[in-house]
Amino acid sequence: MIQHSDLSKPVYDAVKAMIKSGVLAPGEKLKQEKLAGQLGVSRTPLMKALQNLENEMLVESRPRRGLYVKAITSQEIIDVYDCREGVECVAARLIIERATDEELLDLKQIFDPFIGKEVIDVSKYTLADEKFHDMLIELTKNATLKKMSELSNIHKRVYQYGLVRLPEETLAEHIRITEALIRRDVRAAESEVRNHIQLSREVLIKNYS
Amino acid sequence: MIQHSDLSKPVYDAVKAMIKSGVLAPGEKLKQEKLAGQLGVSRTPLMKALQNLENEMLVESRPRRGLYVKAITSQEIIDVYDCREGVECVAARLIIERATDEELLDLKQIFDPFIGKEVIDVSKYTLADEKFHDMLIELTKNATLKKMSELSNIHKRVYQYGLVRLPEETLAEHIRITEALIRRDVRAAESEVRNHIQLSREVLIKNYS
DNA sequence: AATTATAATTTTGTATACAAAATACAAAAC
DNA sequence: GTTTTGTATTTTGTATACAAAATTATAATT
Repeated sequence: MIQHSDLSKPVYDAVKAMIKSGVLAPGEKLKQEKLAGQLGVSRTPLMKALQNLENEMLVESRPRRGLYVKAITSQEIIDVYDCREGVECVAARLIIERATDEELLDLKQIFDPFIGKEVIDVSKYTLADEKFHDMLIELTKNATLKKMSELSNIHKRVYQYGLVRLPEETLAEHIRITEALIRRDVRAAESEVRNHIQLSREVLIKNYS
Repeated sequence: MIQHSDLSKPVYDAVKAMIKSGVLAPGEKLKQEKLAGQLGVSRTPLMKALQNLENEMLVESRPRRGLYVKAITSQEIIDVYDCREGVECVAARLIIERATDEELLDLKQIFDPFIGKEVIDVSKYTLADEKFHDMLIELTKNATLKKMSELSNIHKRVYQYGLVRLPEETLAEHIRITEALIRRDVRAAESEVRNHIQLSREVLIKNYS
């Protein structure tokens, strides 16, 4: 027997990937025995992984009935974006209070490779975008906020077919956010963050309804 | 054997109560076999409960070492209050967008029994306070925000020795929040919520440092 | 043929079993 | 007297076992 320190971790990643890729379809029932067999583990670590996914709202439990892949409604996408707005506004304020100039420079540099470019590599920009939002949370050094932010990670499922908006549109917003942070202008930073998320949310509302 | 639909639920409640009351002290190791025995269940539902508590950050896991009751630092209390500020500001905005006048009246009525009173029953007021904040989240009808709010439930541990501030001080704030919501004044509501939480946070910082 | 009742099966929730790792403890070495 | 090393014990992480509930299949009745 291969002795992992925590087998439920790789199982969690695997199931999450299966949900994200659509191998496990929204609404589908997760048959524990079968899924555990496919992954080569027993039900014990699988159930632990599934429970974490339930806490992240990627999976739903109906007691005595089973666990199901959550089918996301357009309303829920909007809801997540409302939450992200709160989380990232707090992040902006905390960063201004706590982050050093060097840290803010690191944040700024994430988008440097794209400035002034005629054509922007979408896959590279997507990664930069994720890195930017992750670093935004990281710089707050607030563990609870990070946990909250992970809850809004449902957006990574939404993003599965690419970015919500084109790089040409969001690049300027990202730069304006960073500049406000560097100026230590709380009001401007919050307003830019709010604007950035609300614009994406509006696009999602249009696309999904 | 008594067949519960989900035994981990009452176990979760029991362990949470034990942590809150101090029966399980901060930093203490949770010996699964022993604890399961005390609660009259096997390790399986206990571990499920403990994992939920870990997700709520009331319990910490050291792989292959065990689970420990989280010892909260004063910094973490501040962190939670920063998060609550974000969550409840979003809640205020969403309520103004979505809640009906009747719902807002229900919210207002929570504090009616205390208005004009010379002496305020602290235990009744504590319950009203909890109900107010819970309803604030409920009225947003945003499931993700509710989950996020549960993460800031650590404050319920902080509250274990009673309210952070006296009813005489917070009653007026609660009323001002509700009135701003009823006026559908987003800016005022957000500002009142922010003020309310920040004042409590400041008291906590003083008491815990 | 449609509906209900009954039996077979699958699946969940919980308990138990067991190997690997961590801890505790005692004896030996310095 | 302290540190080291080896052994016993405990504890964790995972697998398996099993009863109760849920689902499906089959038979019986209208």
